[in-house]
Amino acid sequence: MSYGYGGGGGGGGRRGRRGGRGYRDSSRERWDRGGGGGGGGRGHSRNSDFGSRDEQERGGGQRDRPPPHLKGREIGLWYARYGAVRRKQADRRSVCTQDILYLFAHVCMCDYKKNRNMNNFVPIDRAYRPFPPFLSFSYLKDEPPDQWDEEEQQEEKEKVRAKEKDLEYLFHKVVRDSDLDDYLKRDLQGKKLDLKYQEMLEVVELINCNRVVVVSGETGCGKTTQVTQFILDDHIERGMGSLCRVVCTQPRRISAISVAERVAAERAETVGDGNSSGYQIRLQCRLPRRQGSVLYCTTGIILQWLRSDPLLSSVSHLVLDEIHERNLQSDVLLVIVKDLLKLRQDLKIILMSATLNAEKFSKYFDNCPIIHIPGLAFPVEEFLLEDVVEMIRYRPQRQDHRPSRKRGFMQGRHSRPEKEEKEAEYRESWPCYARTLQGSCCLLVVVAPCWFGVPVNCWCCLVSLVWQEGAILVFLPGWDNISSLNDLLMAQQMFRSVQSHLLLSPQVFKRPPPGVRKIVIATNIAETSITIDDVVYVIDGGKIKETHFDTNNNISTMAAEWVSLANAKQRKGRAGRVCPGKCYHLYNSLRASLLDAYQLPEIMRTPLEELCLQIKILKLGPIAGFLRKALDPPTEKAVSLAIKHLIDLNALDRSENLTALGVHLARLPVEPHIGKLILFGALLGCLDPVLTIAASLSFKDPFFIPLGKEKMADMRRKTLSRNSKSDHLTIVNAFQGWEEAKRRGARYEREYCWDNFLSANTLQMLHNMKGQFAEHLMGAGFVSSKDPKDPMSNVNSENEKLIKAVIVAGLYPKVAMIRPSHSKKRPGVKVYTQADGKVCIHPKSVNAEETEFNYTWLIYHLKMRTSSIFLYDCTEVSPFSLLFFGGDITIQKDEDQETIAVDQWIVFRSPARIAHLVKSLKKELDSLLEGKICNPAPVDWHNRQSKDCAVITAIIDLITTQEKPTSSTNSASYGRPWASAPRGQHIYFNDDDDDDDDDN
DNA sequence: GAGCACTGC
Repeated sequence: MSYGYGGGGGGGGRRGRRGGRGYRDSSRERWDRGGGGGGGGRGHSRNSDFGSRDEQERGGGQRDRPPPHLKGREIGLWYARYGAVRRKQADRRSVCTQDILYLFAHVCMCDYKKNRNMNNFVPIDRAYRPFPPFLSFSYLKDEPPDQWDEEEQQEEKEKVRAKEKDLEYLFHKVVRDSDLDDYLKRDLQGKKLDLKYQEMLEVVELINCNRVVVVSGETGCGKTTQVTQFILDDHIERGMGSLCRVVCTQPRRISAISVAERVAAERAETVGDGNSSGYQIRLQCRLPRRQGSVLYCTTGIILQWLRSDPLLSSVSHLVLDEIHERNLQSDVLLVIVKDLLKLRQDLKIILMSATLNAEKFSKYFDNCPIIHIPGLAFPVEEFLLEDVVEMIRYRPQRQDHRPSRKRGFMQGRHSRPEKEEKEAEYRESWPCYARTLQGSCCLLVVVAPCWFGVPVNCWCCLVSLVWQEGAILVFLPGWDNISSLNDLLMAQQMFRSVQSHLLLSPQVFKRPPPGVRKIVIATNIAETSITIDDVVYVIDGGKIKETHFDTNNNISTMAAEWVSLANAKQRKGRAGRVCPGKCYHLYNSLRASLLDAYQLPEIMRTPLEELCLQIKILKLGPIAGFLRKALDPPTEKAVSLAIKHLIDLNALDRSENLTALGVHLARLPVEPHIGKLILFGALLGCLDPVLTIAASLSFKDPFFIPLGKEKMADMRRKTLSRNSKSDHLTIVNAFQGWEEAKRRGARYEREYCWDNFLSANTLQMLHNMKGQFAEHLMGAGFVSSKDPKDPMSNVNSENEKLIKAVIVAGLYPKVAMIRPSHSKKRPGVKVYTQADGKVCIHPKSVNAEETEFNYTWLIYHLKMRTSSIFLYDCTEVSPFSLLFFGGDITIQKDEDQETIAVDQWIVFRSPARIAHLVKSLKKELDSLLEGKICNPAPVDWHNRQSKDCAVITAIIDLITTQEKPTSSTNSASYGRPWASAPRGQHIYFNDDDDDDDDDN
């Protein structure tokens, strides 16, 4: 298929569509229906008339001829443009004296003027050179390579002359040409008949005739921006525009905004402002008019809408985009929508999916019709490891045999059972597969020690191999691999003399200047979330990090796994955005044959507590029953575990009804533990700092740790912790510092963030989220102002110990025990949890290397198993905070000691008299808090006579002053009455390092 | 001694 100049040309048209400029008619592109399915395959996708040089050369000698459908003047102009293209190519070849290496986190530049010595670069056997012509290294030379010789230059001159001749018309008077008139008219009519109007009718007709339609097509085929507009315009044309309100869900905030902006531009409008297109995402919206409009929003927004409008009565068409990604939220919305169809006869559902699994969604909705929109991507040639090894003539070298794998890289020992089965199958099939490779060098790949499954040299060779025009995108699973590959490449002569830029630089997205080329090394963030437009080569490392929830051990895990076919396809697609590309998958064909079709849907690998609360607040029926209706239901074990946790948290009662606390937690847009933290922050008068903590735990940590600056970043965080032994308070301190710096001006803000390794964007988001939480609290009646900084909500905000107690109240029972370590090799402490035994404090925590703790207990929020089990954030907490804000208290009197225990495992020695006092005070507190939760009202801190205030103040005093010897409750003869009792009967591990004295 | 990716009226 070809695009003559009348159609705008392949390249020009694409630019128009992507650039977001120009009006709809000029920018909307044809959806090629004759293409024979999908855009990924070779040869049938769109291409420009000029094609690539390789293709023309391989394609049978048509390289200098215009396409046959062109006539007269078009042929002349074709030559003119062709000449320009060839000249540009020639220019590029001659000026490439500098190259650039972009890293996702590091942006590095290298200057070939200083390092042109190719001999130091390619570490393979030189006897296998030269490379095939299309892999020439000619760009490294100052002069064009030999192949680009006189003959071609002569051709070039001829093209220029042809072009000049043709362009003479510029100086002629315009005269009427009736042939041309006819042609233009036919052309325009043809376009109307053949292209978009016809297709619009087809799509819209299908939607009009069916309640549910699946629209399948690859990313970039225009379905997101076009289908919505087709629906709207059809209604407007039929004089029914006011009945149309299209809502289109997006999995990511950024895409909701960019798509809305793109549609607005196509319609020659601004986004929002009561126009026909707009967006809504959390804390940010530009709404279109209520009727006759298209709204793009994140999926979470619709789930929130459902709380106040379970029928989505204001929506006429609900478009669910990117459902093939199988996000938790889109899977949940699918179940809801399926039920909603029974109640809303007039609602139209349009499901948009990648081609790969469109069928599945159609089946889910009673075999609803599927319409396919061919992709606009360029063809991408794919290679597997066997091809790559063959191409680079790989032979193992002596240096290959030194171990080059970084510690714990594969993290295979924690692999999931299903993955283990796949591995077994791979091992089983290996001998047979190996026989088919007899004599091929591919076998060596497996024999030689590898970095990341691929011999170290291969990586450098491969990068050099594709060191052609166009950007290179390398997919690796994690930062450590990115860092290693960076080091690997930097060790090569050609990449020496680099300038490093910290952080994700905007340069990653920019086209490099002439003569400069880029390599982007990225995680799967570059699969969907960011798009680097000029990528021509993709190197797919074949692995992806995946979180999973291990229901047997009740722990989240993250490990590098083999990609799914869907990931591989998505990665490949990244190479075909500007011209035909190439994709190198670094796994062999046996592995390729064993790849899963898709990643496990998120709903099947994530804890479900929050989702269960949502199901209850949306009144969607019994939790298990609802989840069984999902496209891929989570396991019953995962569901019952989540319900059990919610009962333990007192969010659900035994009959699975929401408690008063559960209702509040379900309303807050955070997971239940963080919700509880927020409520306690409000009730105990330390709202502002607690909201900072809640926002950061729920969104993300504002600290970033650049590669190579780990020590410095650690030091700055440690300073900000002010010896609080708390990651949570460190964030509070950092946030307060940021607020102060921001007040002083933008320059100070920038400096503060830079000095302390903080992200201003994240801090701003946290600030906005805090406002949202405070509004919720005011709406529910817990505070009297929607300002998180309102003095009435912050009477205790300076009380660090109380804030720590509130963290316990929110995060309990996520508690770990600290024991001293006697290891000489690794000084510090040992940390244990009840369920996991020994765990590690994550190295980024301010407590990671701490040896001096005041107490023996930590509270944490995120625990995950990667190379070990890590507590990602933690705060040292006191016994009193655990006693008052933890679980049930039991008092025991054994022969030699009296103890008080929280949930029977956090055991303290205590005289019975004090233990009983604590227990009764805790009972008072519980009933008071229960009352507050059932009938929310701000605590009247001024009225010290009120019972509320009396009890709370007593507890606050106790928590605040506990370790002082003169403390009122800490009376008389107890030197260390609250020391932990490691020999308590329920402590599960045998750690014989108790050196506490018994003063009793 | 380590950081897949998202999201919330």
